[in-house]
Amino acid sequence: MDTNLATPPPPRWQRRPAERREEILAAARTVFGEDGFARAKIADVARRAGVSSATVSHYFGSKATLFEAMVADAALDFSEGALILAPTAAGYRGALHQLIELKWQRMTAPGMPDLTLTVLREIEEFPLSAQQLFRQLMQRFRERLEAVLEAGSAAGEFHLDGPPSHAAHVISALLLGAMLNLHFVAACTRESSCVVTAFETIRGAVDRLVGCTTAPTSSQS
Amino acid sequence: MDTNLATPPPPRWQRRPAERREEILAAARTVFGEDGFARAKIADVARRAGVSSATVSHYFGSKATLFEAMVADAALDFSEGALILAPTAAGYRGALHQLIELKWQRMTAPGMPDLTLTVLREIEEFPLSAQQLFRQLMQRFRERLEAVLEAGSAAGEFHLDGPPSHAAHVISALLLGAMLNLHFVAACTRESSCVVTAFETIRGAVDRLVGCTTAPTSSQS
DNA sequence: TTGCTTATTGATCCATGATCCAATTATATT
DNA sequence: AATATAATTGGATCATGGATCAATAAGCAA
Repeated sequence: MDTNLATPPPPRWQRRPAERREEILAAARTVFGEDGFARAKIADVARRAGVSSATVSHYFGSKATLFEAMVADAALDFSEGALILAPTAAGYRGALHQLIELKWQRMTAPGMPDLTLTVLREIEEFPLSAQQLFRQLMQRFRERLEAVLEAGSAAGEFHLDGPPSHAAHVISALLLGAMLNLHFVAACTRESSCVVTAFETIRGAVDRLVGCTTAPTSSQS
Repeated sequence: MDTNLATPPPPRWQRRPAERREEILAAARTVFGEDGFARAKIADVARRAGVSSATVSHYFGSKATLFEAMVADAALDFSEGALILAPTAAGYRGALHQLIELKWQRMTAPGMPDLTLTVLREIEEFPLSAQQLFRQLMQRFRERLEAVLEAGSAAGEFHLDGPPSHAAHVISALLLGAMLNLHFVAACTRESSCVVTAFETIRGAVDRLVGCTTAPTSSQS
């Protein structure tokens, strides 16, 4: 009796339209990342978000729409954002290191390698927003690289033996390939020590590629 | 009447158990590459191979088995094979160029970029043969790179500033990333000229990475 | 309190596609 | 030619999962 009075049954669910959306997006990011678009199930996204599958459909309409919204949302975390490059503080080399390290952190953040692979795989099926979004991210990064390389070359700090756009392509490809190698190819190999030294190896390679003349980078950490 | 006698109805199908298998494998390579495992349909593989879907099931049992067989088959074309490296002919630099160019050709052969992405995506779902097969391919290439780098360093032709295994990782990642960039990210960008110069840019970057002292590579083409 | 809005859900429908089976027929053998 | 074998297939079956809808209930306004 008093149980009825003392414990009014808690609501079976709550109305939280603002939070629901981002919770579903976060769940979708994980599920789509792990399973890819086709294998991913709406029910899995719903379970992970703590709602029913009908709620997911209610919010996003279709699986494809959910995917595009998820990519648009994840792109915010993938971008290197409004990083203010300070070319004169630690030289252009410092600016270059700052840029690629920030990008590396974004690329290797939890869930991002999986998601990158999924987006690459599905990029041709979603011709409108998601596709252009991702391409723009990569392209913007490359343009940013190119700007730093150009300025550093003009300042005599870098010595490229080709146009800056070529070096930018090479560095961008190096980051992408290293991330994939690390997370998918060498995931079970003996050399797990490579995980910690991975970025430093990359940074050293970049130094070589840009023909940097300064001493090894230990003055700015 | 004479039509009956003159044109005995040609057989509706033929029994070609040997050819069927490889035709189905070739079709599966294309379909799995374009659509990924989950989206790919057995019926599409069958249509492309010119048989019925029941025949595909008859030959390979299940979709997963077909996928694994396809990966094993494609791995033969992806490997750089039994290339005989001739270190002394054009120097270790020539051997290095030969190795990476052959690998680049394998990686960028028609259908291979798609297939690589599919295998990377599905690699965790097929823990046995396909997974190890692909990882072994990448690893063998890296070991081969490492051997050349080590020998070239000992001969004073290369000047690495780290262990050869690091440089091998960097070069391997560079090839993988460049291939993906070329085929998926920059596919619709303005710079289609990059397609032809792509490998030369990579080769130049590799020259820088290994600290090669010789003159620009134009003596051996 | 009362009623209204709408977030949420369980149940259902329906399309898709993998797998299976019995029937068909090409080919080898005698 | 007659028979046996096995390759091939059309069609049936079944599981899966995305989409839909009416019903429920939480929160808000009067």
